[in-house]
Amino acid sequence: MSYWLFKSEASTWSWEDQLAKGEEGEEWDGVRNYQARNFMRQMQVGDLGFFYLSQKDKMIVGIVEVIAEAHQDSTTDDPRWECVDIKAVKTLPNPVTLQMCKDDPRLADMVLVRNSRLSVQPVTPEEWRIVCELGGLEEKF
DNA sequence: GCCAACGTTGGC
DNA sequence: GCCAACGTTGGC
Repeated sequence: MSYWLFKSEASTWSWEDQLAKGEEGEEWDGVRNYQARNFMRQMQVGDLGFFYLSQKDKMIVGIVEVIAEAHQDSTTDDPRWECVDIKAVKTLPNPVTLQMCKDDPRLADMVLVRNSRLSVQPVTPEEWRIVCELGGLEEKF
């Protein structure tokens, strides 16, 4: 069981869009970066991830779950590109902004803080716990 | 809107 | 296989 972070631009795919898909979920397509793809290949059904909005919002707004392992990205015929399917699980009571992550010394090594350009990132269990706490989640994820 | 960081492309 | 040129991303 691993933790991840998925980055999106609200104008392209918002948290509302993801929520609207419900249990059915949606494929996380459009990734054209080998590092990001390689992380998606490592994902297993049941893994959890943060849903982060880049650009304008710059905050983690929700939690998603991987519901299908890596498969061909349907938006391209290029066999190099694969993606997983994810569904929304939970909206954070308090969004966790990038600034909050940067201000928390325990999150200094988060990929989000260190390499802001990577669109799919691994998150350590410790970072996961801290961000959940900052986000106001009581229950254990 | 700018620019730094990073990834990709293509000529050699 | 190197590296310069170029394109893109994303924080500020």
